[in-house]
Amino acid sequence: MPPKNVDLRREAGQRTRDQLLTAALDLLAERGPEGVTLREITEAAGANVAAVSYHFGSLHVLCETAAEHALARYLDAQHEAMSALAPSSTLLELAAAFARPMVDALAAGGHDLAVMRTVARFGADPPAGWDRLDDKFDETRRDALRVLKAHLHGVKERELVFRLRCAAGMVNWLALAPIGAELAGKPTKQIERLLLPVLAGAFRGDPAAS
Amino acid sequence: MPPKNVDLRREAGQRTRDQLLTAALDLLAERGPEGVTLREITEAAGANVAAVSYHFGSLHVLCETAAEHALARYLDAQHEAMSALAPSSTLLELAAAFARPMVDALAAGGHDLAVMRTVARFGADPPAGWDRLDDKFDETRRDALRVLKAHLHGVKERELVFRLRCAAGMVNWLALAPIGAELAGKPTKQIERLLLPVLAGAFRGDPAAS
DNA sequence: CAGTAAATCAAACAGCTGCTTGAGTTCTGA
DNA sequence: TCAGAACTCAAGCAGCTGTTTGATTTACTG
Repeated sequence: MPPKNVDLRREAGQRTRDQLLTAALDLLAERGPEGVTLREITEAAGANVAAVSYHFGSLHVLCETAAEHALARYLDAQHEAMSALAPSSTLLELAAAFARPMVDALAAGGHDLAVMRTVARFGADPPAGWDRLDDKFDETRRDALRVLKAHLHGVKERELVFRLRCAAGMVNWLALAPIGAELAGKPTKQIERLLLPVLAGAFRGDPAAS
Repeated sequence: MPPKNVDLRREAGQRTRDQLLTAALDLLAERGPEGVTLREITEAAGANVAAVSYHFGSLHVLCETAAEHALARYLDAQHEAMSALAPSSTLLELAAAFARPMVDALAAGGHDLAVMRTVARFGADPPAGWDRLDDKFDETRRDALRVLKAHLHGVKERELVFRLRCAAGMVNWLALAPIGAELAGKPTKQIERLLLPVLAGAFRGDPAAS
């Protein structure tokens, strides 16, 4: 018999940890960061209340970890869409890649969109100690700046970065506000036809301005 | 002696009511909707805890009323700025008027900006029964549409409305996210030089799109 | 077969939550 | 002058909050 290289106890612990994380993310998506309770999470995860303290230290840490994972997945999806861009790509193509994860979530609606709400909330004011995500932010920013610079020679990099963050705000807003709820479930093409021109226009800026 | 046309008791009641409202708005701005407590508000307002139930029925109603007042003030300021627009106004002028209240709050920073955070939060998902504000939303929308239609003949009204709401999202995002905090306290002109081209570009959309 | 570490569990903890109660004060109006 | 309305107040309510404790079960190891 081959030697068992797994410890069933640790394996079980990892499973409850994962179940707690997904339960926490689900409830965060439903009720928002301040509306989740320890007992709701543990009940949904089929775990004991003490499991949270045991595995994460506190409810606060559990929620932040769950949100951080979701935000990381979001940034990864965005980076994957944008890494296919070339400097010769149009601003409309840049907008499409930039908004891809949110557009997909809008088209899917339901739970995916609810998770995006959590991502947007925590993206609005990221807790201290999420430096691990800084690299991911930098990645998408580099990809985007390469395209922007190719189209907007006269604009300072500082302004281009600002436009990117405005675009991120606009996209995130769709996850938070009623306007996004109205789009939920619509076909991807329809959402893109509405959203991408606005996004690309924001990137381009106004020609009348200096 | 002339007849007293004021009831000192009702006058005192009105004063506590106002103090509760301002205290509630202050704490909402500081801690967010879920972070305020009955006792904090009453202590800040110099009132008894029972005063909230007596005057408003519940803490929930008090907070919603306070936020509604703040949002109403915001919409009034925006409408005032936009009512001066003519159909011949440029998209950049439209952007300036549209963003005026938020730009002012950003330039002022501190408490004014914190209040804007509350306005943005409640604007993201307005509680049921804020129909009183629908008129104010319609006002600014009409003003904006008049200018937009003059510049963008080929674009359907449905899309123009969408762009307006995207612009609102972008502006509100500045009150919520770190990007806004970075702008806080900067001179108005500098904030406008960054923001208005993006806003106007979003209004105009991308020429390559349809 | 011990010995031990990991994980789970029920129960209880102190603290805070929003809200109510009933008595008390202040002022009005006839 | 006095009945009653408008308001304030201290005290207390039941309920929920996150967290801890000590015992118990589970599974690996020498």
